Amino acid sequence: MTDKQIPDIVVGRLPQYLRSLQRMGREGRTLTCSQELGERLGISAAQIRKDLSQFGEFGKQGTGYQIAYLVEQLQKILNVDHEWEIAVIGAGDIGNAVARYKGFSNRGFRVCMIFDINPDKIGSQIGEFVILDYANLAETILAARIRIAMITVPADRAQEVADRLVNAGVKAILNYAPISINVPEGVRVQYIDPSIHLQRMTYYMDES
Amino acid sequence: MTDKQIPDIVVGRLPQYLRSLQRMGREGRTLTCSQELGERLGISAAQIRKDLSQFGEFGKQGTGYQIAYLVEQLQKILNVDHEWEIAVIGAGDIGNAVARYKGFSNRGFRVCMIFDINPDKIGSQIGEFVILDYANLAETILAARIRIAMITVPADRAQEVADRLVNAGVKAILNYAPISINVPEGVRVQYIDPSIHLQRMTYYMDES
DNA sequence: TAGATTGTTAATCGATTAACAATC
DNA sequence: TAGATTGTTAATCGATTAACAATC
Repeated sequence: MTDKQIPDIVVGRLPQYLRSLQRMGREGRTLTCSQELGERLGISAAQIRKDLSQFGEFGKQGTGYQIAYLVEQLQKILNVDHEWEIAVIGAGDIGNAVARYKGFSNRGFRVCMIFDINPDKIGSQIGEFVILDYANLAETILAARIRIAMITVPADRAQEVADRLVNAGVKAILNYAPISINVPEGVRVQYIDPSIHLQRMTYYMDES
Repeated sequence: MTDKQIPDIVVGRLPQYLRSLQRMGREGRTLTCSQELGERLGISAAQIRKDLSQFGEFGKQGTGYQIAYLVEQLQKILNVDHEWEIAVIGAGDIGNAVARYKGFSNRGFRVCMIFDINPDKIGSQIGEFVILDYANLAETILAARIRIAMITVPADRAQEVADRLVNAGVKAILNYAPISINVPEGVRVQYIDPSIHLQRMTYYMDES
């Protein structure tokens, strides 16, 4: 079987499956089935089976899926069967929160450094980290071979930061700044902008 | 024209259009066209024209779109031509960051209260807010007629908080806890989970 | 006018669902 | 065995794109 192209929309659902399955595991569950997983996630059972079948046969007819095994397989597929180190750029409130965030462990990530441009912040402490000088961004990230970064600077600095990160070899950027950024082919960007999510909901709401 | 059903995937792109257009406006621009907007967002020009045409005719052949006018129209469509008040539940690092977040203004939102269950936190200050007692959540939210809330509590408390919010009349929830929550018909949930976004990128990355 | 760009249609492309044989 | 659930196929459904007449 030559690796057929997996649609990105399928890739986007795998982390949701993984998260739910890990939770079931923590709840002491051993087995699940496509129907139950679908109900938890609001996704049809057929969809889940189809998505998973793109990568192999992970279940058993009449039984369902062994949670621990499927978690392990999904972790391999998503390349989170080891931990990625992450650099955070911008030590404001958001940078602070993500640097201290406990939710990355067991999900394949670990924040390992945080940068800021403000001399008053550089050298001071956030959780276990000393805030590093943004001026040394490229060399520090290159030396540590970091491939993933989060941008938590104001919108008007985000593109410049992204350019520097790309130069430092970063291949994946999670951008908390509310602006679209351009990166070359081969570098990926994802966005977190709460206003975008909120507007997607207010569309359906009558003015209060 | 009877209101045809607008696909949710189209609704999901409108906030992106709006955000880009607002930025162009701030950059002093007056006019744009579907091609330019598309390039900024990585969306085809045809897609943008098609999406917008679902709601009316906002452009001019040969000219493009008047930015200020289109911004205004999109704000009306998305119901953000006025400000929604938001309650934040959970005064940890994330709750703190969103409560102090400057990025809601001009996007249609304003955080107006924050709750916590921890007696040591209740009564203390975050930015301009006094942390309120989670015990009084329902009555406080009802009295203020708040329809939107953000959940920034640990995952194992998120469902319980959501249930309470729904009882208090909340219709839209932005959930920062890394867990799927169930809400009744008529209530909307959106999720922010950085690990999900990151895993969607590591899928494409070779192990470092 | 000539050039540019919209709004819209029809064609293409892709994703989801329903159904069921296989099988545990 | 009988019941349950997978993996997969074919059918349906929906979204995107290409193309162009309309028109500014």
